[in-house]
Amino acid sequence: MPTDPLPAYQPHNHAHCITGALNEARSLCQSRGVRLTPIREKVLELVWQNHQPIGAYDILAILAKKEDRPAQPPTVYRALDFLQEQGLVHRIASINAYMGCPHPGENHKGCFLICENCRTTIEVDHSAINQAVQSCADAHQFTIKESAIELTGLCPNCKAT
Amino acid sequence: MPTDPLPAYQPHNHAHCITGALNEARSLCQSRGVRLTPIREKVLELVWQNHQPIGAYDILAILAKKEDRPAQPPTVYRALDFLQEQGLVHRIASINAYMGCPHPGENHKGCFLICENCRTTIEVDHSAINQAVQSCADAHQFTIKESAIELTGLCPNCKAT
DNA sequence: ACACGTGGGTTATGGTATAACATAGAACCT
DNA sequence: AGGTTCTATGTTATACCATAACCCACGTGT
Repeated sequence: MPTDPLPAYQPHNHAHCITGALNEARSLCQSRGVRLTPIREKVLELVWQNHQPIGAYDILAILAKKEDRPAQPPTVYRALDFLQEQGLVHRIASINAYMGCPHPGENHKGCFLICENCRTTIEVDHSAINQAVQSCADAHQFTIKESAIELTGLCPNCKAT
Repeated sequence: MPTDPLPAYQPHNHAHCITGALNEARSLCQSRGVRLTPIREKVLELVWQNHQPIGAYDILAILAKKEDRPAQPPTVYRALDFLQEQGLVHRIASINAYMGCPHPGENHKGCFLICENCRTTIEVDHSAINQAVQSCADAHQFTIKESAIELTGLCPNCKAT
């Protein structure tokens, strides 16, 4: 029983994704008493500019174009660190890139489906995977603290062509 | 029902792991008609020197000590690429390191349990995870080509202390 | 005003991986 | 043996990813 395609795989008004993510981030940070500074917000916006993970140096290049005084790597990494701590952004280790999280707040272990052709990446939260992973860890008396589940392949659109 | 601890978590005669892995690699390469050259074999041996993933530049440093003409990065990366193609070695993306594969030949999707304290890492092949992951991909009409499932946390030994 | 904590600027460096071209050596054919 | 081809490795340079260390600016509470 296939689910309906996620928005990321379909044409959609992406401005809604961006503004939604930013609004959610603002209210989340406010409720937690942490500061979503202009730089952090700008980086979050860039991470959300599409549904493909973006590299730290890509963010840096975009910031450099807009500012007269170009930002340096630590600025971007600090913003990304903050956003990750708040669960607003995930790092995709297998491609050294960063993605906006569609459900921040929920403490979830994301699973990523990364299209190797168009790089469109979706985050799915599949409880069956989490359960299987947990029982596997249990069987080896292993305590999971962080999980990276990153599946690379072809998305429906790129398969079709 | 916890399984027995894997050898990697217990004291064991590790020389057996190394020679076993090397012998298996030799016969596998022979049967496939590919060449396990001295460099490739040496790199494989270094990857197997313990049950912790090793970085490419660590391999390089060890090679540099033994040879009068120190090897360069491409030499190591080419050997690692070959070993990965043959399924003899896995790359652990989340820590940029490489691990010997205990069951080469079987076309498996490994799942890694990485201890953040002692770095001991085991590869488990848990069919429930693979099934859950596959059904998740199916639900989104996604075709998996590569999977990286890397769980970081504490191994039984490091939890105990 | 002062101390303190946080965020960001700045410079430098460490760590990971590959491009591009040159050379050497195995394998195969005649 | 000599020639051809393909693969493996040597070599140089560079690209790409991430963080250390130090300093300063600003907001907050006293």
